[in-house]
Amino acid sequence: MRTATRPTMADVATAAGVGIGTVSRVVNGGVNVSEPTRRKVLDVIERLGYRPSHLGAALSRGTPRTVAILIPHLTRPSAVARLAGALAVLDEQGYDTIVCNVDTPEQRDHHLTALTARHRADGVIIVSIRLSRDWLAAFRRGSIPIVTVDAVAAGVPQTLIDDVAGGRLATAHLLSLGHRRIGFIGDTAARAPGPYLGFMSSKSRLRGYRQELAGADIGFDPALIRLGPHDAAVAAELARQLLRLPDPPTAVFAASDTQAMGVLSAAEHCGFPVPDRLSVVGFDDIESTALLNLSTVHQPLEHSGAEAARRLCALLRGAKVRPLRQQLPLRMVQRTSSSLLSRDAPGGGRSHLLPAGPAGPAGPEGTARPARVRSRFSPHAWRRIADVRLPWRLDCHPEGVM
Amino acid sequence: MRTATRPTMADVATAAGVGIGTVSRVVNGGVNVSEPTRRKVLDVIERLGYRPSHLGAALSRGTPRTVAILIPHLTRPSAVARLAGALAVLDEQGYDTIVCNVDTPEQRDHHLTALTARHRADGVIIVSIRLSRDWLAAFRRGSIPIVTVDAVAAGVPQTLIDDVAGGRLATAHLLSLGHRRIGFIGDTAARAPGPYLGFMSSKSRLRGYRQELAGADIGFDPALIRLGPHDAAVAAELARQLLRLPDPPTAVFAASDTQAMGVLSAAEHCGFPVPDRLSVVGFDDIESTALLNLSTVHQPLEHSGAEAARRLCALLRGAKVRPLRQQLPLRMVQRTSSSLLSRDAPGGGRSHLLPAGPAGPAGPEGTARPARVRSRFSPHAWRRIADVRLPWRLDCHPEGVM
DNA sequence: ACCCAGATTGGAATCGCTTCCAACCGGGGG
DNA sequence: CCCCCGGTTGGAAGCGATTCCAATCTGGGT
Repeated sequence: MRTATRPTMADVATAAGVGIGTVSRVVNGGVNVSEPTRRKVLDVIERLGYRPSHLGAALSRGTPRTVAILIPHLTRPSAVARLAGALAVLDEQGYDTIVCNVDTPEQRDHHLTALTARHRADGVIIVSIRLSRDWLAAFRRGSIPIVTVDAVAAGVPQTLIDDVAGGRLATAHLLSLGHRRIGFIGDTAARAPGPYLGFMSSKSRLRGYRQELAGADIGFDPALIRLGPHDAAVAAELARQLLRLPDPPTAVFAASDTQAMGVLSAAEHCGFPVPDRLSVVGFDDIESTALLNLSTVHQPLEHSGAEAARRLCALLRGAKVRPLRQQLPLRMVQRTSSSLLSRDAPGGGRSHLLPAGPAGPAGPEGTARPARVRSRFSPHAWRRIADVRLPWRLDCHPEGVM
Repeated sequence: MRTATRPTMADVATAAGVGIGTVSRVVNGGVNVSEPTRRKVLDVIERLGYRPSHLGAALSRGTPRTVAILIPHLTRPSAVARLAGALAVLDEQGYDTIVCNVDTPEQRDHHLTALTARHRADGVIIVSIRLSRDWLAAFRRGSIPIVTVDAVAAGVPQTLIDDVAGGRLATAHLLSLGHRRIGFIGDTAARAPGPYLGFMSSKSRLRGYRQELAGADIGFDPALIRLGPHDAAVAAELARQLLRLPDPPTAVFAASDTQAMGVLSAAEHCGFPVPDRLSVVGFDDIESTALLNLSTVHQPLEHSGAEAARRLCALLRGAKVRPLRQQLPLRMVQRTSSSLLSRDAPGGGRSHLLPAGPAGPAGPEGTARPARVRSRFSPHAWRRIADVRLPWRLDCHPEGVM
């Protein structure tokens, strides 16, 4: 008869008439074990229904083989993309991934507290959160490696984009189309009453916008700047305010695609056909922008998560990571939401939602050899690039991609 | 001088001149410890920078206090919403959550294998995946509680919606608007050569569609049914096929909002103004549908994740969960992408993207009292138990949560 | 017959905590 | 003055692997 509890390695050893060391060897790849012994042990394992204990192994080994990712506003498409990128790599590398969503500073600290404990995570990926000196010290004291994405941190490997340059890219694009009155819609770090996590990217993109305007000798008009909580509906309202101005902008640069979608909606609402009377440019190039034909600044979101994960894994292997600050390339992706400024404002209302064909969100990435998230695990990501040839066949399953 | 390794409980005990039992007691809420002792121990802990080992505690305790969630196609908005709902609850209940994304059957089995090991996860939430009898048995043998969302499984607590009813809801809506030729666009379970995970919901929604048509005495026209991989661009192409038919449908029901977005795009592309010449109805009511003014069948996505998590937690506390099959309510949300069938097909092109106001994704949930995910994070309830001022411990496990 | 390197094996020591039980302490009641 | 009880404490015994290192077993060389 069986014991009520699940069998342990010792049980297997006894039942097989061997030592626990031997069982351990068999379980872990069976090196240095004679074939007969191996077979015998395997049999017993099967018969007893033995499953190794993750905890036992982890404690003994001294590492949980787990990585945590701390990521704010998980539901935003950009966060999801990063998470997916990181997961694919971590999975492939054999790490469990514990996901910590953060919406408030308290939640952030709560998770950081947990993650700086011993043996909780081998390493941590921190997304879009700027850690205080104290937290950095806490990780260092616990010798828990960390990497960041979209956030700077002294002495920590970081995967970033140049938001200022991105802001310039978008603005330059609009300027090149002849626009002179360009609105900006972005996040405010409004702390009251909502949560305040202090994201910086919107601010930096605004900086880029101003720089580029200045470079073109266009005066900065504060009336064209609207900031609000990161939300499409809010952005729509802000855009409406801009469009109701006596001298409304002919183009709007939104600090994120989500906000740009709000702008599109507001334009529709206010009778400003896009792009004929209003050009719109977003930022991020999230999945849905392709369908909406939104011109946008592409940033390699999924790739950033994957890259951070890879760098963390390197750290965990004890390797050095160079350079500390990894900058990912940006690229302006023009679709049909932005066009040449036309002097005559046609009321017709030709919509920008035109070639709704197989437009994946932006083609192959630009200069810096994006090093596609390789993993066999993300057909989604591939579909994008693989210029979507319709149905059923487009789907590569790059098993053995190296 | 200090040892190179991080201090353990024994180190603290020694340094404080007490036994390890006492240190343990102090760390875990300080019951049955005299105030002076407690203070002394706390001091030493602070001085040594002691942090407890998650693994040590977990192994000793016999449970990792971790829950896993197995979820396919993590990047889809519907998956994200469910994940977020589950995370919020698990977080609050003090569980770590390890997230397993699944895009292929191999990946599914890989993760299932890991999750059925001992001491990996206390319980597992399984989303949209129908487990084979063998896997169910594996979980049972390991006495690892599981719950499912959007998937049936014998003897397992499941949180579902009635997809057939949903299909009928959408179809009935279109019928009530006078439509008679209604197209359907959904997922195919096309297994070759891509991944095949066998989701059922699209099929069930199609069933509902057919039932409703039959109920209205409308013959079923196979030409109006198009199936393809779940993807907006694919859906767009399928919709284009429908619209190019000699006798195109006046309305299309898409099995998901993502696909509906593709349909919208195709309509635009083919010059079928929505809703004037084509009504479109989606399914899910994901975030972005509100902005697009897409009529859709609302299902409580986030809530379903939260509810599943809650039920799993109940299971983990040893409670019974009733009823086994929990059915969440659906609701037709009419926006402006669907309207009365108009005999005259106006070429004007009034767009459906109208009142783009602050329209959150559908109002409060219908009948069943949605039970909002309560406080995403509420660390403080328990603290009064033990006014512990451990430097790291801002929170704790609601031991005796009822 | 003897010796030795190399291949297998066995199992004690460890990892860091929780738990349980025995031991100890101080004081009110008998 | 002794007993008993509740409040504190100390620390041994697990929890279930991994990892050594020593012991045993080969077979080939001398």
